[in-house]
Amino acid sequence: MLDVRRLRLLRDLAHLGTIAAVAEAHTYTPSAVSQQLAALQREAGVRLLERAGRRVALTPAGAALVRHTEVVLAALEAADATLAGARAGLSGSVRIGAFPSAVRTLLPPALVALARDHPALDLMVTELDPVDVPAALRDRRLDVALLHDYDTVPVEPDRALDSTPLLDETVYLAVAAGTDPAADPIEGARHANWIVGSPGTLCHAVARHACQLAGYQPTVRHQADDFTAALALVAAGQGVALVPQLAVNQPPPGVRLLPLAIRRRTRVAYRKGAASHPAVAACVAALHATAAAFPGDDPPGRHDEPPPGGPPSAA
Amino acid sequence: MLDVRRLRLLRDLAHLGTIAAVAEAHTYTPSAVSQQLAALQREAGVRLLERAGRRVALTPAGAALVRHTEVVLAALEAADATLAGARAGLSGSVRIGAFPSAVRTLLPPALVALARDHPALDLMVTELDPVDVPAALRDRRLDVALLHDYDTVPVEPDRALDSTPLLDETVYLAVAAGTDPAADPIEGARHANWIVGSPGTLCHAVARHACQLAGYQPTVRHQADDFTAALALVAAGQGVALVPQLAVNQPPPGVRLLPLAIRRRTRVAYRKGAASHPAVAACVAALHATAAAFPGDDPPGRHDEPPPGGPPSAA
DNA sequence: CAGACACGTAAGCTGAGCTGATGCTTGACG
DNA sequence: CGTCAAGCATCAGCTCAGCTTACGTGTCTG
Repeated sequence: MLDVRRLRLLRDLAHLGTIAAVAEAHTYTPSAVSQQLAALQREAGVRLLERAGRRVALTPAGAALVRHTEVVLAALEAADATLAGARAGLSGSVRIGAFPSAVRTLLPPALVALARDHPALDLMVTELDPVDVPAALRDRRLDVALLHDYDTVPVEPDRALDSTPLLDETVYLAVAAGTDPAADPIEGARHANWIVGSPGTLCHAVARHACQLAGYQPTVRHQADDFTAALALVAAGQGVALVPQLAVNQPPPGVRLLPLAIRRRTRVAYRKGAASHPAVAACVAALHATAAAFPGDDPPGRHDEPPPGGPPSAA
Repeated sequence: MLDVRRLRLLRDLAHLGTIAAVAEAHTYTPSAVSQQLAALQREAGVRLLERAGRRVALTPAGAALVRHTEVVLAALEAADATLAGARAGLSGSVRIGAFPSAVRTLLPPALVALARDHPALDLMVTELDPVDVPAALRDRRLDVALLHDYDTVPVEPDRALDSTPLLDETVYLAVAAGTDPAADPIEGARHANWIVGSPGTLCHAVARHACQLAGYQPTVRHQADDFTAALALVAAGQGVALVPQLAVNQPPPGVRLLPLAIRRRTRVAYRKGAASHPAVAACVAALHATAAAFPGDDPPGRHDEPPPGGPPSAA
């Protein structure tokens, strides 16, 4: 019978790419990971890895094994969830990850509701960029996390994760008040200075991608990860910025918001199998309840998946 | 993350009933199993077992955990199967279990075909009664096994196993040549001496059950597990016996066979997830091929499940 | 009401699996 | 083309999880 701990290392290797990274994620030394993977390979009787330059790559057999591993891990997660359900009362800790603007807006009401309904729950919030969410969930540094799904920058679904939709918002181009609106605002901003997120964040990627679709490279003048800061810069005539609806409840004076075709969909993600974990389910439900009260015009027509309970789709 | 080795112990406890039996199945001491289950319970945070007299019983939470465990184990078995598929050529050992009459009739041609087509395969045959098959498969003492499914004595499907149908035979009541056939042969044998299998075997249970349905307890005169022996006794006027079609290709003189409504369905069983194991699949295919050539009038109308490939049903 | 059966606990020992040190190969850079 | 760092593999050594053995406790049986 294959050892699940070793399979987990192989699975993480598939995602992280190097043994060193896997070791770091598990707080092991690379040596330990190397030994365990060698042992796994020995008992598998098939080559699972092969050196590719100075790193290692999975063989087809290794990749196939990883796919099976995802199933095993999801089943174990589900087992854990029913155990948590059997434990009297909702307790334990839930680590929630979210992007900055959600931490400011969406999360506080949800946390208040959760703390009221389940006092034994230890809620821990971590602010992080959506691009880091999948790895954080997989490595069990988080249990629940919010991420985005821009239609312009599609994220491929992660086999280890599930998610349910939360919000569907309009994205605006924030320009200085005096600006004339163009037919296509993005096209109109071809020669403008841009205020974007720092490189490596999703915001940064979305802005660049939107301009790329319009056929140009944006002139980046400022970098601001905080939308309030970005809007202040826009109001100061420093340039234009992409802002989602959630960030602009009350736009500062001196800013004009031009609605774009881009939509930002926010989802709650968790490890596959964890949907039935009562604490995770409570968090997801609380987030849904909070999101319903938010301005995000989440159109009923698209709501094919019922917020809680229904079968979640891959994140 | 729950430890699969411990989950396996819990799963086996659910089937075997006592820690001592689980220990024996794993060639551990009972103490070791007790300690591991205690550890599992500790990390689960829920009572999984409770003393029931001098044994232990699963709590509802424990039973739920066992159900999840079956999924995990099936996924691991499937992983194993794909690895076996990735290993060049068909090799390794397959332990096949079968009831005595199949070992005499059905198995030899299948073994010859398998040895011819896959010389690297180590085939090991074990003769055992169908009642012992599920436990033997679960405990990995066997990989593939034949079992029966009399409609009069229904076996509840085993969550850990899958199976596909092989043969569907008529069961006969063997009586001495001079006997007058009654409308209902079983009813007619109310006052006859019976020749049945030894207690604890499926044959024994089927005979008793058939008589019970007719409203009487059979007078057991002889016990013979071998059908040839039983038929010899019948020919010698020592009593009546139930024999399946497979056992009576050429009935000895002095025996009359009265067809009954009882049917004996033979199935090939294996651990869930092992269906895709190439060696297991080869065995199952070979058995199907052999069975097709046998007199078992397996009616096409009932054959809703295609022999190989189709989704197997629980054993 | 002894005796056997079954589980739990305590103590002690062994090996799986970790760390840390070392060496090899690969790719980047001047 | 030489140098350096990144990354993996291997070896030796140590530690602790988890096994066995021994014994105690509760419970069904003849």
